[in-house]
Amino acid sequence: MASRKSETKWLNPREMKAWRSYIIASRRLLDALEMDLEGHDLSMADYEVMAQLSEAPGRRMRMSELAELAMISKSRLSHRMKVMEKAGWIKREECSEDRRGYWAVMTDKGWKAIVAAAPDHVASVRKRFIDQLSNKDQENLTATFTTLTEELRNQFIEEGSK
Amino acid sequence: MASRKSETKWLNPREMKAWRSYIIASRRLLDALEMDLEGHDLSMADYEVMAQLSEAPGRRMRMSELAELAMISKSRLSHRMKVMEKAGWIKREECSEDRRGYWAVMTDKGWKAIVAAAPDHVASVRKRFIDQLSNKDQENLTATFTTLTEELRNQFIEEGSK
DNA sequence: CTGCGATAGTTCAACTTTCAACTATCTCAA
DNA sequence: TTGAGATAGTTGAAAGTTGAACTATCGCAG
Repeated sequence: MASRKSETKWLNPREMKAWRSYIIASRRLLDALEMDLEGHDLSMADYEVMAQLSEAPGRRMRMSELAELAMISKSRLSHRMKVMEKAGWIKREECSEDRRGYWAVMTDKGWKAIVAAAPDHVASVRKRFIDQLSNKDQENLTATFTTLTEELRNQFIEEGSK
Repeated sequence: MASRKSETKWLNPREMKAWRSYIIASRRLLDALEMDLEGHDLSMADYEVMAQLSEAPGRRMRMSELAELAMISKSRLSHRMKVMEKAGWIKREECSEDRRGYWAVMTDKGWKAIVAAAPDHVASVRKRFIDQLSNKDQENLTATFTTLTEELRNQFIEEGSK
């Protein structure tokens, strides 16, 4: 990472406060959101998988695409899908266009589960996060974090090609 | 969570953008920071434990206090400490004032490990996060997330006493 | 004193995540 | 047309995390 020779540029107080406040609030926020979802037998990650799948045309999606959208590894998705399949929330169908692949298909039961969870999750996101921010806060935050996502993607691409 | 009777107040576009940009950037950011630490055989959680311990008087701290500062459960800390003890980074000492308790004590080897990791971690936090933000961004962010932490703590206390 | 509820910390079992290995299929250049 | 490398997805084992149960000690009300 840092060159062995260059002196470390430590964080100054303003930077340190920004970093610590962000990381601490985020840990607490994420913990709270996870807890709020427990009643629906969902983790945030599983919720994200289900939400993405529910919005796909025909409520079906290829495993790889789903993994990418939900930002989890294919292996992890595979394991979670096994659990969700056992719960009757999704099933897998062979893909005729590409016979290596499968469709993840949301069942009626899965649809009902996500439809039941969504209002509570949104209320939770509101209470824990959105309603604590002014409109201006929200706009600043969108600007900052949108830029950040782009920058991180650029860094990722750059580093991948080294 | 939400009352069954009240209509769900879905997120409007401004709110949705704020929430999604935050959650997506955060996932990417945290992933990047974890990857950057891999070379030092540390997760972010372990780094936090070591960093807190390194700053304690005598580089020693009671397990419970350490768990609280590092924001992990006592059970999890106990498991991680077993691993770090095996790595020779910490040792545990009985506590004479309170014989139920133990001191987590950082060894020389542990100190060397955290001193080696810290500059790289700071460089990583800079590159992935802090240096992407203007001074104004940093100040906004500190204000927003400091308030958020307080509010989440209040919610936690309130809900705990119900 | 005593004994009961709280606290410190560990442990076990269940569950989740990761990582590398593996099968099967696809793509496409020679 | 074939075969090498890429891609889709799963699997198994190892490592990490959780939550409840457990041991031991503490502190204090009666």
